[in-house]
Amino acid sequence: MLTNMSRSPRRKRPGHYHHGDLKQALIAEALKVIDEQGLAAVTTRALARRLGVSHAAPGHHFADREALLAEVATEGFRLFAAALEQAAWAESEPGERFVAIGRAYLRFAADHPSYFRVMFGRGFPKGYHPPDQFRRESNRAYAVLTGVVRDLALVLGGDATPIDELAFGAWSLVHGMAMLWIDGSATYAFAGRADFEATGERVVRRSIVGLGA
Amino acid sequence: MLTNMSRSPRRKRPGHYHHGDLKQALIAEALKVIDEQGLAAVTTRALARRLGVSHAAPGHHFADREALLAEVATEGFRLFAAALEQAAWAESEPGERFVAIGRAYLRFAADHPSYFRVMFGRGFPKGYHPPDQFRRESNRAYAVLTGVVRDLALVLGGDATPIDELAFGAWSLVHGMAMLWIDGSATYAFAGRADFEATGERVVRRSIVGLGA
DNA sequence: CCTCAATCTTGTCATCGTCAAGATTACGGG
DNA sequence: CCCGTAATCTTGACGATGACAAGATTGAGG
Repeated sequence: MLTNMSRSPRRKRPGHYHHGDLKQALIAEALKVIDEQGLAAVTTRALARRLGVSHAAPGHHFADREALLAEVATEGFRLFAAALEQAAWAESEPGERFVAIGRAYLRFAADHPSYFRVMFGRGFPKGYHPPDQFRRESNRAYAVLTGVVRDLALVLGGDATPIDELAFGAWSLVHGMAMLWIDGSATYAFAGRADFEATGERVVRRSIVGLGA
Repeated sequence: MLTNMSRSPRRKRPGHYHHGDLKQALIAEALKVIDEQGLAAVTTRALARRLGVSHAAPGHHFADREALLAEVATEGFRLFAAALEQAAWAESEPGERFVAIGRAYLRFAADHPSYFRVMFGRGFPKGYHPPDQFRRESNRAYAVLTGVVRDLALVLGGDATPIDELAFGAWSLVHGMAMLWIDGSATYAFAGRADFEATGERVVRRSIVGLGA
């Protein structure tokens, strides 16, 4: 057991050094805080408090607050890409696969709004260059989407519109729906999450005709 | 000379009270800071410093930092709604009007990224209820969009899809493109702003077929 | 057993948002 | 013209935050 703190009971608090997996714990706690109180409430000191460690402990695992959030976002993109890939693999017919990946996009946003907020809603400083891993995972997600759009466009055989342009359109459509849902700009327009997802799927389905035009 | 007869030369700095229009100056300066250093760098103290007033001066015009940003966002929505209305009025043919409003949406995002970031990119605390004026201006923008979509849908005479659903789709499409451009997720895919806007217009144009399906 | 690197704590500093109290100024009624 | 009041701004203070430095504790390997 990593959490064996039966030794040295003489000191103030026995097992307060070597938390075990503080780094992952901080990431997990950050997500909880975002969910409960919003992104602005994510504070290294608050996280430390909630985990029962000292206020400077997070500094040993993340260079600064930004680095912590970047790691959360990267983990989010990893899950996100995996979800999109799984949705794409589960369907073989191009049209249904396109709908499936759109559904997965919206479902992820609705399932993990906290992740989504850190992934996209975070305002980058100015000349901020995201870490390699961050770029890699987000590109993976985009690659799945592009591939699905390409396969569908080939089947539909539309004009000579570049695949990238069609993919950008499809991406924007689902991304816009997700963002409007996440930040509450469109919540009042739906009865609830189920209504949002159902409407989103119909919108995605209707957008298919544009790919074959 | 030493004998300044204009007014109380004994005091430290003569005209440091009554700035004139500090409230508007703070809003304008906030936009500059967002543009230069990002949203997180918007600090009441920094704004005060840049304007040459005391660190507590902003507190007399805005209840707190959030209120300041809310006012910036409200002003942004006012300009935004006006831009959309103007674009809609300038075109009478339903299809071109639809394209025009989409173009205006993207152009506003590209022209005023700072406004856009505050309007949408700001993470609301948790149970945050936006001020009335904020809701009013944002609803005005949405109303323009809905009206244009309705007119076009009537002309195209598609199925019985609710107008709100078509409007939501159109809104999501342009909103997604704008957000992806603003936060840099899609900048690498375009040669520049002109390329982005041209591509965006083509995407919007292609989406029209979905409204008549 | 003993050293050493990883991990965490304590202490400190500059900055931030916010509040309270006082100073300055504008403005309108006498 | 004068004066009082309200609006505006300054100064000062407090708690909280991010970040750093130095020291304490712990685990792992030689």
